[in-house]
Amino acid sequence: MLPHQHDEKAEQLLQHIPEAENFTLLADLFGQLSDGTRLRLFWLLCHCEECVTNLSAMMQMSSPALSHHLRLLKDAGLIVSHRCGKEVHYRAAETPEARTLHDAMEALMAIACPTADHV
Amino acid sequence: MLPHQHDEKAEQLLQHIPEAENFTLLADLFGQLSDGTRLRLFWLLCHCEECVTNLSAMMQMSSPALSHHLRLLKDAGLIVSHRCGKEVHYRAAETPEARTLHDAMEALMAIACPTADHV
DNA sequence: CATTCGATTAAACAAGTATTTAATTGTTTA
DNA sequence: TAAACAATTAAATACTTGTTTAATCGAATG
Repeated sequence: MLPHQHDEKAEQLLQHIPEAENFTLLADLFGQLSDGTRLRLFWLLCHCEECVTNLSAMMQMSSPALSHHLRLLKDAGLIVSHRCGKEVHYRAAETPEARTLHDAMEALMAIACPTADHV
Repeated sequence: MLPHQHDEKAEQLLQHIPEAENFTLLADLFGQLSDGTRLRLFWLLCHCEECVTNLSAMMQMSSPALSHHLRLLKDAGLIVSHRCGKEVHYRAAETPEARTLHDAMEALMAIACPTADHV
């Protein structure tokens, strides 16, 4: 029972709210895109497959820093990698999670950044 | 020109990539949902309008902590508030941004947490 | 097989973020 | 107008997180 009673809707809602762990799980996914650098990186990997050296140049950042972000995205299951000679190539994972987040990103880009270039 | 030339796609991509500021803007939005507590709070406010006292009880957390998260969500434009006597009521904003994020949240919940209760 | 190139790991540091406790502001009512 | 209730603010603390520098690992080539 809630302290104030102005709406039975809220009371019923409490019966059907997903477990806190589920929100934590989702929050971790959103957390992957909560950094501008990593979001831009994920966007790139949704549109092309590339090696770390090229990604480093495209992102204009050091490879250790990039490696750190690549590992986070990979651990979260949003990107995949495979070795190709000396290089390691990365691209977005083909999973419902990755697709949903990519779609959300593009939708928000269109809404919040109407002047942004689109591919 | 990129250090390695294995794909012209990446070169072309660089011409059309949105400004870094745009990614920062979006990352800040995703950042709002990158905390389990705040994500659950936003979910609640997408499904009901409530005062801080009741939200405090529903979330099982102190009102100062809650106030902090409410301010962040409000500053980001994802929720709105109005005073109602002694109370202040909060609910999700009716904007394309809030709706898009809510949709993404529900989609991810269905994908990543198939056993979760749904409203 | 030593060298070079590409990528990752580790340690250190800097910056940002969530929660607590205590104090403060605003609104109603006795 | 004083007391009680609702919400916010401030200061302090603990915890995460991103970047840098240096060192290490793996694969290919001379």
